[in-house]
Amino acid sequence: MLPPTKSANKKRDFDPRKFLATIGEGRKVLATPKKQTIYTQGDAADAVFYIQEGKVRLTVVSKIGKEATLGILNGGDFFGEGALAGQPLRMGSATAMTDCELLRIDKKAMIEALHREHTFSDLFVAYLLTRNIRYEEDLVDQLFNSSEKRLARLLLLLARFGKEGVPETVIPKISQETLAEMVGTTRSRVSFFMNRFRKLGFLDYDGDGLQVHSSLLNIVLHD
Amino acid sequence: MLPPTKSANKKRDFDPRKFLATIGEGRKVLATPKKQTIYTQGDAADAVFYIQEGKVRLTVVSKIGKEATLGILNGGDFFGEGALAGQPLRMGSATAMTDCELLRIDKKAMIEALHREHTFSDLFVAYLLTRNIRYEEDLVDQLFNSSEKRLARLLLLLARFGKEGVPETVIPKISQETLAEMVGTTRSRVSFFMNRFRKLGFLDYDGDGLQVHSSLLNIVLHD
DNA sequence: GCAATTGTGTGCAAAAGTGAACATTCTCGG
DNA sequence: CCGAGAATGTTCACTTTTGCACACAATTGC
Repeated sequence: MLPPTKSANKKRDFDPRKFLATIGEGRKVLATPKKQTIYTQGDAADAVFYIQEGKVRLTVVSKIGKEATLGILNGGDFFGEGALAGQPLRMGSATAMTDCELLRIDKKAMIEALHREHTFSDLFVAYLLTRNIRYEEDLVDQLFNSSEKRLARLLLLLARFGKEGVPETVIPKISQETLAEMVGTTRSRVSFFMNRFRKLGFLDYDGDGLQVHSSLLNIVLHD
Repeated sequence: MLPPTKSANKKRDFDPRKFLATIGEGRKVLATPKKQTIYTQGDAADAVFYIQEGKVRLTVVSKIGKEATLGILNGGDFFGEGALAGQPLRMGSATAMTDCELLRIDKKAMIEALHREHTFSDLFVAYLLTRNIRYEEDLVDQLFNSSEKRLARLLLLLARFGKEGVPETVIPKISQETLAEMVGTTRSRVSFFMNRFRKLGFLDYDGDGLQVHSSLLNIVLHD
């Protein structure tokens, strides 16, 4: 359900990448090619990951085989933090959406790093807080809004609205199937709404580019 | 949507209560009577709260006036942490469900405390991680399950299942209205399902006590 | 280039969920 | 002990959402 997060480290001068590079033990850089699975639901959870480069998708599969996308993460984000909370197993799967450069940090090493470096700890806490807020918003979205509004909101978030006030092009390729998984509805429904939005002039798309107009906000804000 | 969390500080010997008492500046103990509002959606967010005693309910109201309950927190839990992430305003409201003893910690004081005391910082990080996991689970629940299953899951969580393996009595009083707000459905629907569960022998209730039986798991796990 | 995937646009019947109304039944303060 | 207000049980017409099916693109990988 989470849209791509803004590329983290905004104003902070501290570079987690540089710091993390100094962790000796239990740190490993992974060059993960597009589409490769990083971990799968049910795997043992003994490490945290940090995205240096690329996009990662987090998904969960239900008992009856339905799949949901919980989020799309970008460079600067962490994932797999459940391990730190003592979760023995991965509750979902992580897949590289693009070629990625990941940092795999053993649970133990991560805890030590958090202790050793205040600035790093601050960054991680800030990340957790942001994530919390995002999950909370997504939950509220699910509780209140219809699938149409949820889709509209997702599209706006994907377009990173408010970036420069300019209507931006959404991630070049994102299938309706994935959108459906993120919004929590069916693909046919997504197709239906996308056409409606297009007809109403809230967005344009043909082939691969997808332009979201600010007028789409009307859908989300209406009422 | 969050059910009451288990009374935090499980094995850790560190007592946040004792530590927090040593914060001089920006710390205030509040004796909040039942039903009193702690903060309201839209208020300025400049402090974090720690529950020393009592239960607190977090809610959000949508534009069209619908209300949702995001969680019920217990002693040992924090709330209002959004302030630390730079949220200028409260995104929801917090109300005392019982007489409470709260610790109000100014944003600045909290940050200092996190820096000063590793053990405290660990505790807070652990709390955030737990919360994250809970939100994630709730989100998945919303994405996958029908309102019937969501209600069943909520009831089991409220009954703190797995505590001693013993079917336990749920919070003496919790209105169907609140349950509906937590599950994200209507009261009539909750009433309907509650009766169904009762008829199927998955729970008993009359007056105020509500006994949840482990057999209710069949509803959640089915399929 | 062609076959095999993967994505899209639609229509439709069945299922789930909503909102509001109204009858009970609790409960608690006076 | 009693009545007002709150909480609960039930029904019902209406909307939304699902789950499929099927017809076509568009892409991808040999």
